[in-house]
Amino acid sequence: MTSPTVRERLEAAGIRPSAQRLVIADFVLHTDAHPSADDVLDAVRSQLPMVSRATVYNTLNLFAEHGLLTKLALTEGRVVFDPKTERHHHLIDDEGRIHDVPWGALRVRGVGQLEGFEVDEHQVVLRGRRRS
Amino acid sequence: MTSPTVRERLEAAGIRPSAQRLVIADFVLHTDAHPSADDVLDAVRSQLPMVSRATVYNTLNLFAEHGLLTKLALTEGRVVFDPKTERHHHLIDDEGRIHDVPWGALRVRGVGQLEGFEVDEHQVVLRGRRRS
DNA sequence: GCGCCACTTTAGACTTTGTCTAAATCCGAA
DNA sequence: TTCGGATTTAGACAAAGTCTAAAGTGGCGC
Repeated sequence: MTSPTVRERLEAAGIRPSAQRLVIADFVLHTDAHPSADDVLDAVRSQLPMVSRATVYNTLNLFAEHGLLTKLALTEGRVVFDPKTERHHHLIDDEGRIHDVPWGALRVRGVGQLEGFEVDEHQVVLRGRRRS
Repeated sequence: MTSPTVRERLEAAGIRPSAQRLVIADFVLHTDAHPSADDVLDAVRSQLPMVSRATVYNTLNLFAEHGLLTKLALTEGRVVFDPKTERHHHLIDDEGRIHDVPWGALRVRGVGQLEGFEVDEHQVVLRGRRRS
């Protein structure tokens, strides 16, 4: 049981694996960074120079709708995509870089008892810096 | 000991209380909503029609730098300002509205023990809906 | 009170991020 | 091979925010 290829993951999600989508998926599903759409555009154009902005934006949104990616708005003016879809927290460092924080590293209590609200999901957003 | 006026709060923060700044502060420091810069612009123009976009943006950023406001990027494409500067959490409901969640309503553990990072601040961001 | 000078405001140009549209292209099924 | 729906493209458009140059304002020393 080897891990599924990018093509298989698209097909499993019901997405037709066009050449553009495969190149985009190859990059964005394998990164540990949290790239913006324009970061993805730059990366993808080095492989496939004629790809258009609209295709990258459409494709990233399509992937997000199908659960292959999460769209995150954590910092001002910068929407990024995260291929790690299991739940986790995020830390934004002093240079604006986003780091994943494992779900188990923090414990949040009281979410179920919140007055007046039904909560679907939650995460902790931390600000800080790398420890030297 | 009455609570300080808006003018006094600006002066205490070292901000010269111009007419525009007083009108902006009057609105944004007294709202329970989480207005965007353009929401503030609309509100302020009903009092002072000639105020420019640049002034509102500059003033909100100035207030944020001086700690009178917090600038929040919680949802895609929408930066908002929050006059409640003591720490608290946020819940985004299914219509995109932002609600304050009191600090004491949730407890987060493990922040101090986070490997590799020095954390300055944190908050929980929740998604959900009003309970009927 | 007067004038200077730094601070503030203004309008509009510009930039960045993202969406929309219409035409061209691709590709699987018959 | 041909057709038709899905996909991609370039560029126009839109929204959010910043920058610039010029004009306005107001506190302070005289």
